[in-house]
Amino acid sequence: MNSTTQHVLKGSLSVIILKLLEDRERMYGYEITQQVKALTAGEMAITEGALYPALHKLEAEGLLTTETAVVDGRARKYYSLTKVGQQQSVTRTSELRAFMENLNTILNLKPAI
Amino acid sequence: MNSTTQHVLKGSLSVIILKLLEDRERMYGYEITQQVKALTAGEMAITEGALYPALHKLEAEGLLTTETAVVDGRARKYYSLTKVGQQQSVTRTSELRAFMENLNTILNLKPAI
DNA sequence: TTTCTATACCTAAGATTTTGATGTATGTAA
DNA sequence: TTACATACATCAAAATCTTAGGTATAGAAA
Repeated sequence: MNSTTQHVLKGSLSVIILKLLEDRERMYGYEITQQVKALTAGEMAITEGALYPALHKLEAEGLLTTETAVVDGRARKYYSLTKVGQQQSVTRTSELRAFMENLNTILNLKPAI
Repeated sequence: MNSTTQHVLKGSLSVIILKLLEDRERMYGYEITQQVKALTAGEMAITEGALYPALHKLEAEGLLTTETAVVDGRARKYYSLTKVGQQQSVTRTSELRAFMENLNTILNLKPAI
C-alpha cells in the first residue's frame, strides 16, 4: 500500500465500514480487513489499530450494534448497522461521492505547459 | 463543507497542492485556498492552519521552492514545483486515482437486501 | 474617520487519529 | 513444535488538523 493511499484511506475508513455493512449486513472485524483487501486486490489494507477504534467509535455513536458468537472455538464480534447507521451510510456515501467528483475536477486539470 | 469531505480532504491535501501547481506553475497560499473553493463550487475549503504547515512541509521535503514578491503593497510568497516535485505530483496523482477506483468498487457494492 | 471586509502571511495549544508494536488465544498445516 | 492464519484488543508515540489568534495592507462603506 502506497503512502498516498494510506493517507486518504484514513478519512474514508468509517464510510467504508458503513458501506461494507450495508452490503453484508453482518461482519466481524477481521472479516472487514480481509474484505477490503479482497475488493481492492491488496491495494488497500486496514490495520487493526485503526479498525477497532473506528468500530468502537461508530458503536458509541449509535451507528453500529454488536453481537458476539463463538465460531470454531474462536470468539467473533459481529457488527451490523442500526437504523441510524443505515441512514448515515447513505448520507456519508453520497458525501464521499461528491468529494470524489470535486477531487476529479482538480486531478483532471490540464497543465498550462 | 460536510464532515466526510473534511476528513477525506486531509489525506489528499498535499496531492491537491501538487496538482494545482502542475496546472498553474506558480501560486501563493491564499490563491490556493481560493482556487480550491472556485473549482469545487465552495464544497471544499482548505483552512490556512492546514495549508501553511502542508506547504512548509512540502518545501522542506524538496518538492516546492518559494520566491517572495510584493504585489500591490502586500507580500506574497509564491510556490512552485521542483523537478522532484513534478515527479512526485505525477506519482501521487496516479496513486490517488488508483485509490479512488478502489473506493468506487466499495461504494458501488449492491446491498444483499 | 473609523470600521469592516478582503487580501496575505503565519503560529500554537489542544484535540483527534493513526502507526506500529504488543498481547492474548485457538486451529491447522508442515 | 514451529509457523501461520484467524480473531480480538490496547497503548505510547507520532502525525496532523482544528480553532483561534496574531500581524499587516488596501479599499469600501458608514
